[in-house]
Amino acid sequence: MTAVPAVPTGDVRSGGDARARILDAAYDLFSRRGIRAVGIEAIIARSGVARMTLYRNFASKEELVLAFLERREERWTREWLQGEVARRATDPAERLLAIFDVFDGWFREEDFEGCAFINVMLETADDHDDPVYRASVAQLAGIRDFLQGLARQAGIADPDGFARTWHVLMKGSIVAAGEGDVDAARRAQAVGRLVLAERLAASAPGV
Amino acid sequence: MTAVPAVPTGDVRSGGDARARILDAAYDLFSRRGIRAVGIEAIIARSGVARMTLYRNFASKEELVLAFLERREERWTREWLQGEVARRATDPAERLLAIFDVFDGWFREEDFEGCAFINVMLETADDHDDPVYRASVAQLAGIRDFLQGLARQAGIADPDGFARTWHVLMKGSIVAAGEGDVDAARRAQAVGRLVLAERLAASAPGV
DNA sequence: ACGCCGCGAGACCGGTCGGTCTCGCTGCTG
DNA sequence: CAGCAGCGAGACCGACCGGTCTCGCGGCGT
Repeated sequence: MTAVPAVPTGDVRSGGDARARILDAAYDLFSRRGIRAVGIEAIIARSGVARMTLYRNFASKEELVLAFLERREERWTREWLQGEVARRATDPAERLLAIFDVFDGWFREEDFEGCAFINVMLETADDHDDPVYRASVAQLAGIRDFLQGLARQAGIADPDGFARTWHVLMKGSIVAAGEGDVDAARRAQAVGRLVLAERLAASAPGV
Repeated sequence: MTAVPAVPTGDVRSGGDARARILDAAYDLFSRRGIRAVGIEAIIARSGVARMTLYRNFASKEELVLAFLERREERWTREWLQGEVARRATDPAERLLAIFDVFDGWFREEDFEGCAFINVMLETADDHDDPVYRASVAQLAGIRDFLQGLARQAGIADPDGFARTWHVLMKGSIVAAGEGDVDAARRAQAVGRLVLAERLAASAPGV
């Protein structure tokens, strides 16, 4: 992202370059415990990296957080969510519903960590100019882009409005899961079916 | 709540007792900026109270947070949310929908602070044994009790399941509002109407 | 073979955290 | 009138925060 070589010249015993190890450690810690609760100390301890190595790769904790959010998008949004959804269905409307099947498994994981974008967004919501707040909001909007694409493919009118509504169901179920409601995805999916039936009927070709 | 006299013997120039001023300051700061981001320093500064006065009234920051959550329930859940809903409708199903009318005004406030229970819950979600986590979860459950009562009055089957579903809509819209979606309450209400129509039809007397 | 450079380790910085303790004042109560 | 209790102010504590800087080592390219 900066002048730092993407693949440094050398070695590194544990098989990955230092920047990657730092990002991996930050990913785990930030995902599970939030931004503010995780100090630099914990990240260097987990990554087994020297303090200055971290600061040679990331100018500040804020930049590390920003890099974490991008990583989270790659891994969670794209590889995991979109990947799983694509694997489970092909019809766009069925893919929309499949989101909650994927969530259902997620909510049942013993160490369910919640949505990092929501967590970070709420942690920084008191300052809307904070680059971290803006980045987390942008990542959430990116998820809506995915929903919007599916809505469009499904022939739903007002794909943006639909995506925002669908996202309300997703976010609501994630928060409910954070409270311990393991069935939140099923509930949201049932509501989703209702919404989908109505929207599909509204924009159906005059059968 | 403890042995501290509810109304101390004496004076106090600014007209309220010290404990109340501390709690008021904590309420404003915790509501808007979260728990972890607000230090004791900020609370004593805003309340104009001495450090030791705070610690004579609250054993620790954690106890102050716990007291804040109770205060939030009194003011936000009961006085504000339940009060406003009762003021706007009498029919239980209409009251359920009125929640989102109340939210609509709330989301449009310039200094929208979000739901403190959700924020605190997510801030402490990495430790489910944390008393603060448990308290925030309990407050959210208290909101569901209110929903459940309305569902029962409306003759809806499985009031607990309904309340959990309705709460998903509420929480989802609150998070969406935190992102900046000012119309989130309207979206959630439209979905709510669908859910309500279905549930009411399911449990309707055979008309 | 040499020099360089990224690296790990860890001392160090000012600032802030939650929490304790000592003052000196003031106003109520016996 | 005397004493006591609650208060504001602020010094102080150890711990930790994010961030800087200096070492000494070791693998690499020249």
